[in-house]
Amino acid sequence: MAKKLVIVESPAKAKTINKILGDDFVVESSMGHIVDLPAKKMGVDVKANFKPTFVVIPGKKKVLSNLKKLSKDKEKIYIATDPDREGEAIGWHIKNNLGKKQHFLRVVFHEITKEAVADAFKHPSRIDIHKVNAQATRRVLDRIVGYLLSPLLWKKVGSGLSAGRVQSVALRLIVDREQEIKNFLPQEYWSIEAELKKKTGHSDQTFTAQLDKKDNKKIEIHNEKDAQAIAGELQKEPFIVSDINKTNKKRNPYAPFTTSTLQQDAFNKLGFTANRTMISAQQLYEGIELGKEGPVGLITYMRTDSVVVAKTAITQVRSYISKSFGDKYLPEKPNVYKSKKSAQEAHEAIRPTSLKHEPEDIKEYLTEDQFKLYSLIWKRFVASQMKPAEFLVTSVQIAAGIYTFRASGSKLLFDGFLKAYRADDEEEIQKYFPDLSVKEVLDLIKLTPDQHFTKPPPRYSDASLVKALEEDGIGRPSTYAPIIQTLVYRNYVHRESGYFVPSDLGIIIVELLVKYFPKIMDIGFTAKIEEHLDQVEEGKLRRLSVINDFYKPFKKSLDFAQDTVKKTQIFIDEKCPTCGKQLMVKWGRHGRFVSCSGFPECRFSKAFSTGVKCPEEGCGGELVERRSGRGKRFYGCSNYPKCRHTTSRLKQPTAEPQPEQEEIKP
DNA sequence: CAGTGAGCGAGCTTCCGCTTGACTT
Repeated sequence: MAKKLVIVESPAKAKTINKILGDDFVVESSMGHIVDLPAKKMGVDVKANFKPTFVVIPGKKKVLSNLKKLSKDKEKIYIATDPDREGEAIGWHIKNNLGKKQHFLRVVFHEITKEAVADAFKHPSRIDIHKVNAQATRRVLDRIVGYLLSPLLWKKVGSGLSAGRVQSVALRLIVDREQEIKNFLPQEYWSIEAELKKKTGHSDQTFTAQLDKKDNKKIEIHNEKDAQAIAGELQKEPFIVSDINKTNKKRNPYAPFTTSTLQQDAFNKLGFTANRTMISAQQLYEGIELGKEGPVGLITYMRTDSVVVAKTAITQVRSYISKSFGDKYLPEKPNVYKSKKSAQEAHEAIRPTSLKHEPEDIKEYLTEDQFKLYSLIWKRFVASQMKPAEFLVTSVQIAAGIYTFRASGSKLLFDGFLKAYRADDEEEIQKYFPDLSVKEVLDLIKLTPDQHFTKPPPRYSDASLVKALEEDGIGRPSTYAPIIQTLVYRNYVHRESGYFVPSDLGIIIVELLVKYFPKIMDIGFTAKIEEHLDQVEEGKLRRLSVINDFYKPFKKSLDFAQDTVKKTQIFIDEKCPTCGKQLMVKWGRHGRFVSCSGFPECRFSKAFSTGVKCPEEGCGGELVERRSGRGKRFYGCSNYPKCRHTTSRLKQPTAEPQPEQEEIKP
């Protein structure tokens, strides 16, 4: 009969650890937090030093009663929750809810290997109350921000809306970028490309060089007239090689995946949204049925900010590299990567659990998404422990009168890690580039002046948004995908061919919040909070002072906004067909719709019209905004069901109605 | 890639961060 209970957070982890520890132990999981602030109430007593009331999460009552049952006859209970702030708090709450009789010990490990687990159980400690306090501080701050700002939006903008420390800043990034794009003034500029050929030799192959300097100064050409004039001058000049510079360049492999880099790479290479990536990753982690072998967890934990890899895995991958690619691809010492400064490093990097399961060998057991993602994780991990690739880069300057052209070629000397992880989108193609010598005279085949315009920065995609959030320390690995879903779900943004476009609603909210709560909407706000939380963890700062410092000015801004902000209303230039009052745009569960401003006296409503005529012959309807069962936006004919025309994208853009802020009518 | 749908509205909504299961007897 087992005498010791071990409690971890995830069931897949429980299984693995039970295998390692053997029959003396029962290992059970808590499935994350078991208590939280109540969902329907504030749960924070502002007047009593912001005392939080934690209650057992309704859905977790069974988990708790099971843990209670298991703990009854045990001599020792090991709290083995994740080694970070949240894990410490989860452990502390479990201990508090299981009763005081048992002997509780805290064990900590950062990787699930025999060595790490055994070592952890040799050195048990106690729960660190400072960390627990830091978590409570974080939780209370987020509750205050979220549960006081959201009702302000209900009152001033629209029912059911939300705001929070993380989502509102994420939204701000998207809105700011849109503004930048809108305000961007494209500048015209011209380039001149020369197609050149060696005079000697038999090769007919040509190469290209770009005009770079005039009188040794960077040249800028702003219009066609200047470009043509320069091209005319250049036609008369001899093209002579003036300088050659050859350097060996190394390209280091990438670190193994974290949640953030996995989501970025899966979006860029596979076209997966953050959510789609996490669904497949979760399945690979929990275990895949591999024929006779039974279910196997194929990857390590997928919510991590660490690039650290267990020693045993390094040993494995080094022997795999040596066997599969040869020793010349194996570095003398293992490659070591540094995690981000802000990383909590509770887990390892994302990697295959075993190199026995090559992607191709188990393809038949995987869905297409799982296979693609597993292959990506596999290659990235193997490559991360291989040697750098080496290139010979040749840069050449070519003089043509007072002008200088630049050309360069790069030759792969050693493929290194690229052998395992060749990025399709990167140009490793070997372009022809001839051997040249200084003073060599070249044949000019063709001069091509080309018009360009400077481009605004691109809109955010899943990949670039997650990257930005991580860089600014906003959100955590477990929340990147949900943040994006929230913004889309609330109609603050929508995807347009993979890029986020803010809605007028999203823009209104950001404008309001930035104006009245600039501190919270500051990109650096979370980073500052993190610093304070770190100090709480170190016992240098008290929970109360952190919350107090935040709350006082926040409450002042909130009161001011309550009194000052006018109710936002979006009117459209159209009268109600039943009562004659002005029509306006409102946001409901299924997106925006048009309503009479006389509501509730007049209950007229209709779908949001785009002003684009239905292209169906003799229909005469207009295309209106709709939402499919899955929440996807599309445009259908207003004569539905008579006319069933639909489209997902409009040929003409919609004229967006302009919001105004109006006094609420009595 | 295919191919989407009829109601949003008077008492509710909401945060961030951990983690998966899913409900009747």
